[in-house]
Amino acid sequence: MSTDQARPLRADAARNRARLLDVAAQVFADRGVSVTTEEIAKAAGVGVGTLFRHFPTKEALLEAVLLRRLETLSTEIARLLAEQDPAAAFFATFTLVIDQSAGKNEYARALAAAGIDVHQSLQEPAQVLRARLTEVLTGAQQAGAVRADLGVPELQALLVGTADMVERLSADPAGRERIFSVIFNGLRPSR
Amino acid sequence: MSTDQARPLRADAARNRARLLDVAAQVFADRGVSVTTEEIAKAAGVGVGTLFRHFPTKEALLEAVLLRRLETLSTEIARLLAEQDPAAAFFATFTLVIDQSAGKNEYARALAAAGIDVHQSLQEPAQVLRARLTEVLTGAQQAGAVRADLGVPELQALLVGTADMVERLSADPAGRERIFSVIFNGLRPSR
Amino acid sequence: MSTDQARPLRADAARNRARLLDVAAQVFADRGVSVTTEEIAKAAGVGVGTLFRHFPTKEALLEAVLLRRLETLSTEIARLLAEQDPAAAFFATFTLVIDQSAGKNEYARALAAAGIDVHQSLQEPAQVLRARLTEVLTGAQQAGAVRADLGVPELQALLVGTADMVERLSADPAGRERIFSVIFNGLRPSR
Amino acid sequence: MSTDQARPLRADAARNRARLLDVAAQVFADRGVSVTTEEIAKAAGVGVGTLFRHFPTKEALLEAVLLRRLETLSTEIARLLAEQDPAAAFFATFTLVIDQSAGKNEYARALAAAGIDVHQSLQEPAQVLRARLTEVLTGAQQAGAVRADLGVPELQALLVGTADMVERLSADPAGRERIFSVIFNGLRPSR
DNA sequence: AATGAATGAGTCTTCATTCAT
DNA sequence: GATGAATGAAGACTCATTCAT
Repeated sequence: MSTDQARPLRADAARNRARLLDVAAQVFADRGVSVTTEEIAKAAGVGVGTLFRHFPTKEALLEAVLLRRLETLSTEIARLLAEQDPAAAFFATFTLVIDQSAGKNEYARALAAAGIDVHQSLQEPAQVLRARLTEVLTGAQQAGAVRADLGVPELQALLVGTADMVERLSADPAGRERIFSVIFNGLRPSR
Repeated sequence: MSTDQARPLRADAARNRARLLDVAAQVFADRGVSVTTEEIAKAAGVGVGTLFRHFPTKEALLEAVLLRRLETLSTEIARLLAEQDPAAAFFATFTLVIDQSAGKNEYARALAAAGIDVHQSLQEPAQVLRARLTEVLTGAQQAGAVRADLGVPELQALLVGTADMVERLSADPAGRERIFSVIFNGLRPSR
Repeated sequence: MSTDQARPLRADAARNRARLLDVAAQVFADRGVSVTTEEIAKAAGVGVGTLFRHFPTKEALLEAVLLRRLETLSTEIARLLAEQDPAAAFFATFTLVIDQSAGKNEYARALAAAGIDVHQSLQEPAQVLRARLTEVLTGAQQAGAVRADLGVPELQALLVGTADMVERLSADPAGRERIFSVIFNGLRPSR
Repeated sequence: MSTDQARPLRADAARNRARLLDVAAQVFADRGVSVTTEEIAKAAGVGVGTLFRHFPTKEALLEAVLLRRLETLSTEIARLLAEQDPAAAFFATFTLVIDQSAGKNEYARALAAAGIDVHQSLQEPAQVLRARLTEVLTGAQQAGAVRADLGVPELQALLVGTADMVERLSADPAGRERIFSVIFNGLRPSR
């Protein structure tokens, strides 16, 4: 339903594909999207040929990585919504997104930027993520926990921007808390 | 003093250098640091050879662009400090940095990130900028306009992150205002 | 005698080998020798592994295809010789070779070129084909139906070249006839 | 007019371009279109970069080679038409095309095949060549030197096919003459 | 035996940098 | 000093061949 394997891959092939996805996510995050396919393959312990067998182009690999991330986020946000009251879910979402983006500075924003110019294959999962964010946001606003004038686009911008801030202060845990404090404070209704 | 030309350039050479800097700033901003040197040279109306005569490597050109930006920021912040009261200067600085970064998303953050891992040649101007930011920040804090628990690193992170947020909402001017509102609100002392 | 199978293949293996040979002949003909082994295998409904089990290299497969073609030609020419008078057999051979090459432009000539630089394994069947061609040619010459100054090498060149001509006019059946007419006319003794 | 240099290349660049064209023509002819760009560049005594500066893709290089050949043929045929009577011009054209194709077996036919599926950029020169061939053919037919039932497509096929035949007999000069004799004989009006 | 996933050398092409004009 | 042609290392991608399942 969410993951779409045309024909069930052989066990080893599936393992390689998953491994490539994991490794690529990490490597893209650590060193930027300009890492060579060769390096990704080596990091995954396979030859380039294998990488290209699973993902026809480098871009397709990047998309697959982003796709998985969007799906993960959607799922986890849904869980937060189910488990907590609206206000708590909102702030938990914030924390979740920011913390998951930590150390992934390169594409964190590409990801969260689910609002803009996403590639074809990401349209739908991006749409799903936006739907989740709409739920969290309006829930928190109705609960009076968040300013009523904000929309989902602003929320997305805030998430990505805050992730960026926190990323820059990664050396200082206390700084991270102060950033959260500023943002959360600013999000509260004016009075 | 700050720019270190061994011997004064011939008039035309100086003009070429300045033009390259301007054009490179624009082109890097518009299309990312991956534009080719050939394209930058063409946009500046010179041959690649000329580009490399003035800047020994592509990276040196990028640094020169960043350097100039850091210097400009420092100068303008100093002016704001001279012209306005501390609190006003603080918020004006915020607006200034964010607006100048608009449309420059690619290296905006690289720039403002004057705090971290800046290349050799940028150490000193980054230091100068930090000094200016220290002035604005402490001034505003002493005036009671900004939370006292923030330091310059947090300010830098906030500036860059906010620029990022605004950049993402570039299509929606009202969204920009709402972001500013959230951030400025969050920056105010707790009570 | 001519095909050298160490031990008799299992029924299914033999079927696969035959199928690969047929399909490869078709595919090489239609799309050139640069088709990938993967595509040939797929067209034959087997995995690449099977292809390589039967033919150790791609080149070996191509050779096997050519080999079979040489053998077929030899056999059919022998039949023509047995069934018709020398002159008729000669022109029938011409038509046969040309028509069998139709649509096989890619390797038609490689095949018919049994005279030149044929790979090791094709030496003997090429020799056999030449022997057949010698029979048809000398028979027709003795019958006074064909110029006496031509040798087998010229005949081979004429066959391949004419096949090429006809191939180029494949869209126009009448053109094909005119080419045959020119060549047959030219082959007749001077007076 | 026929060669289209946008801006006049520097002397050395023009020399390299010409050299690449010459060398590529030779190398493609000798070893097929599958020779690597690296080898062509090396044979021309330049780096690959230079090859790609002059010809944006390998295919563009091949096209340029073919283009030049088509143009040369057209020019030379025009000259033959101007210098000789129709019948002589016809047979001289035949000899010219065949001899120029000698040793160029790989693309000789691609060239002469100016009739079929030629790439965009070759459309017009191919059209020009066809016009020349039309002149030679109809001239010779009106002079009663060549069968009246042949059209330009057949002539093209005959040229390419004959070049092919001669190519195959390259080791035997007398064989070449015999082929010419057969073809020329066959081309004459029936009585 | 058959399968198809894995491999990696080899191919085309790009682009920062050098150098002859 | 300026120019842009030349260079070649490096990168994305292909495909014959091998090998685990």
